[in-house]
Amino acid sequence: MRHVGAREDLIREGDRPDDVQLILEGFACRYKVLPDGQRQIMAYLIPGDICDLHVAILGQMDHSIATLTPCKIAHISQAAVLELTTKHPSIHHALWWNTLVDEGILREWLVTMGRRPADKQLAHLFCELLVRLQTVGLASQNSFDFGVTQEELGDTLGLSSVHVNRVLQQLRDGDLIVLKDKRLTVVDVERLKLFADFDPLYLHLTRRLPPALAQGMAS
Amino acid sequence: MRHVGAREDLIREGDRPDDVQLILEGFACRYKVLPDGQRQIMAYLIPGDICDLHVAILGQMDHSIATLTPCKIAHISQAAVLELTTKHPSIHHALWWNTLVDEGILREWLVTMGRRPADKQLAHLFCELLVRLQTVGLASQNSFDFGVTQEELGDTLGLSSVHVNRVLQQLRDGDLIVLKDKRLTVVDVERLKLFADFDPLYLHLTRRLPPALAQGMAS
DNA sequence: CGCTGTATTGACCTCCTTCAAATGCGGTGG
DNA sequence: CCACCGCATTTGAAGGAGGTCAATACAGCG
Repeated sequence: MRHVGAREDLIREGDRPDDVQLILEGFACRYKVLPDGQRQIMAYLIPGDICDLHVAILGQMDHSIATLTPCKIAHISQAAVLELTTKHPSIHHALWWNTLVDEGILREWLVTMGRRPADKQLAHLFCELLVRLQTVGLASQNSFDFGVTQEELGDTLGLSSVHVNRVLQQLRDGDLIVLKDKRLTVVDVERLKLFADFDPLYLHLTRRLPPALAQGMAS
Repeated sequence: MRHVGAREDLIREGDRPDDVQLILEGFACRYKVLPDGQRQIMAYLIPGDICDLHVAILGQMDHSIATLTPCKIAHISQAAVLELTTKHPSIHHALWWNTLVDEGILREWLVTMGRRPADKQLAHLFCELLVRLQTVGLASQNSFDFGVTQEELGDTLGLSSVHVNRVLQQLRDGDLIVLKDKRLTVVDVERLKLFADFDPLYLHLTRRLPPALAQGMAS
């Protein structure tokens, strides 16, 4: 268990750690950096998410993970993970299930990046975060703390920070969102979902891995 | 076991089938269609790949799968999958491993779509397919059959078919590839990899699920 | 109160899209 | 063997979404 500041690497591409990390508080992200210095963020990790289960199976990280905000992190030894997964099929199943949901999110992000204009990209991302954060009790009906930079939003959606800025203004002007003091408020959730063409099916909310179970693994 | 023509759906978003499909021959793809009719392809499925293992775990498809070329498909009952995974931890592990590799591919695609220009997008995709097809014996040192349409390539990379066409010509002019008669030949593999900034780490080739094992499941 | 990092704005540019037409080509029926 | 059809590829011209560069404003903080 440890505290980490914002914008610090939790694990880097190529690493072969012998433990697995679990986010208890704060936001983190998976990312890769290209030779020319461009960065692409490929996932947001929120409390309850396991960072690098891959390592226990694949042996080596094929991407890096960094905090976006200050975080509280739990460490679980890989041996413990292996024991849990081999001795408790239900946990193995739950973790696999979790992996499949992550895959679903990645696919939806691909749709977003490939086929949605910038304003809907942002809107869609906000819808997803609202729903995901609600399931772990970190969002109200229509708002949540969101200390992510416009630069980081750009790296997430494949946009420049300048363009993110302009599009955010559009969304504000259209009365879709309020983003102020590191808090995002959705003015009318249904309207934003409609605008973003957001269908939560891909999150498979009905059977999410209970954060309690995940946290239980830490002990 | 059945034969399917090109451009036919194998399974659709929302379906809850009670079997799982395995590609024995041909190419297929995962895709979603937006309300405005735009399509995004999110994965290529090649022989040895399991289409919709998700269903056995998540219960419902959150995307569709269609053939790109004529295919030979094997069906495996979900009951058989569940029995295999519960009774044979090694198979469970192998399938999970497979899922994680698919996730790695999705992340790399996200990088491609977000941060690479069109010419490198195509080059990177070709590198990936070359390597993946080599591992299942369907590509020579530098070429493979590739009956995918420019329109479909566009839907894969988030580009218009017109632009795909022009960029393909650039790649041909640059002597990087030859794409003719539904066969893709890479003129100089190392040069293309360099151009595309292709690093196969994300494919985790060292431990791929042996196609033989996958096919064994069909019986 | 100055420093540092983020947000904002403006001007210009370009990669990629859209629309529309033309070309090529494998199959099919006569 | 040829005419014709449907589909994919190719080409051209014009437009737009988003990028780059650079300056400015702003906010938190030591």
